[in-house]
Amino acid sequence: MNKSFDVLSTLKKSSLFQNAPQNILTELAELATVLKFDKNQEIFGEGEKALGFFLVLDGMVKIYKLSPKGKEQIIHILGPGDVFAEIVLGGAETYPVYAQTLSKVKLAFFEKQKFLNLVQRKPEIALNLLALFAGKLKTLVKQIENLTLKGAGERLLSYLWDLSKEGKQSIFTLNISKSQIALLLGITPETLSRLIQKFKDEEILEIKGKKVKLINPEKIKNFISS
Amino acid sequence: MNKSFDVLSTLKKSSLFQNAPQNILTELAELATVLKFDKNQEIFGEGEKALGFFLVLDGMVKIYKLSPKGKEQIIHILGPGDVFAEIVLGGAETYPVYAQTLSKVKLAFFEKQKFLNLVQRKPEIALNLLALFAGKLKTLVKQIENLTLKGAGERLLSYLWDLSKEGKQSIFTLNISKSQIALLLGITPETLSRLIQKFKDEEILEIKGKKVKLINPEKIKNFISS
DNA sequence: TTAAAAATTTGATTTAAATCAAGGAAAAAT
DNA sequence: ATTTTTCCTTGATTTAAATCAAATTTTTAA
Repeated sequence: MNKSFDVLSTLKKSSLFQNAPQNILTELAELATVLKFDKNQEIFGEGEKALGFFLVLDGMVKIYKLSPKGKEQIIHILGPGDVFAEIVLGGAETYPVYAQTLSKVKLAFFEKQKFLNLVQRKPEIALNLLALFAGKLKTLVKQIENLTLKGAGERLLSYLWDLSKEGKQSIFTLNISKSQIALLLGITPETLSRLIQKFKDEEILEIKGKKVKLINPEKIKNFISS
Repeated sequence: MNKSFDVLSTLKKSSLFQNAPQNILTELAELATVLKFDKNQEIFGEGEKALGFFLVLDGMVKIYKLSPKGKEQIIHILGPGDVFAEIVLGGAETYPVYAQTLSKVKLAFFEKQKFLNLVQRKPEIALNLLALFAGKLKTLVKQIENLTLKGAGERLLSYLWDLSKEGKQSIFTLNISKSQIALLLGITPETLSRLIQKFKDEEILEIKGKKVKLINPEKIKNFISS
């Protein structure tokens, strides 16, 4: 069947299940429901009843918080192979954040109880889950570090540095719009625009549309860790 | 033996183990090493080899990040019953943060592999672990929300509101110094001082030393959720 | 108890980034 | 292909909070 194949191939690539044996992967694929979304659709809202968690099969998703005044802070940007809303497995009754698509998206949905039953029968998955949670914890702590201990410029360079795989890939393409990057970095689009201009003037990097070129990776490396 | 008794009573109170059966609690207590620290001692530093995790038996501990310039952001403040560095159970090789005591402290240390062996033998603990991780994730997301979507004043009131148990306890005592609160809220001591003065003038609260009195809980509630 | 050190408060000034405003470029829809 | 809408850029101004500086209070230690 086409569905199982689709899900299976992404399951294997996902960090959560990549080392799982074939029989478990097949069970997981059977267990999953495939969901399709258009661009800019809400997947779930904060406070909504949490029924299960998701694996991104295709497209980009953002996880974010809204202030009462409508200001948005992106917590995570997710792509193929990434898992989100896994917090339900820790007993959360409602989603504590918003989730929205940034493109056409295909998701695998895992109903909480069904998945936990599988974990009970195959406890070795629990270790994968712990690793997944630990990874998210580390990401969030890094996010706090970036937002509180770094200035806007440093945050931007740090973000681009990560996208370039620590400078190994000095030319690459942004996978989300600049306004979304601003929301992730906790700055306004205006500030982002000005920073890009400044770094261009300083001949540190070049950005044309979504194409990025790091001209002086050494300078960037120094700047983000000093 | 005195040691086992000490550890056991706190284990029962901790959210991680509170619902565990007696036999597991006893095993856990046997497995733990009790460590004692003076005030302002480093427990571990960022990048240090992660050998296990900790349960606070007595005293206060802070988990924090440092910028290259020495600026500090507190991630968590922990007291009796709280667990920290649990990230090692997800496979982390090094601690990603600093941990330091804020008072005389007694800790139970659980060596990673010993603990994981116990989890293997008693997989029901894994669910507790997932809940622990999920709780931390939620706390960190809330921290990001506070730091990015709220102003300094709102963050302070939000913090005090939580200490007052959502206003149920309008008189209470701060368990850490004001300068540490400032580091947690991501502001300077000067700003904290001025905010307290302002809220006094507005007759919203009174703070004398470590004694806090919320004069107008309704106003606070409104302020932090509007 | 008193001296020394540390933490807190208050004042003056600076600064990083937000906001407000408008024009230009790119993307999407017709 | 052209219009419409959304996104991005640039400029002028404001603002929240940081920094710098110094006095005062609290805590710790001799």
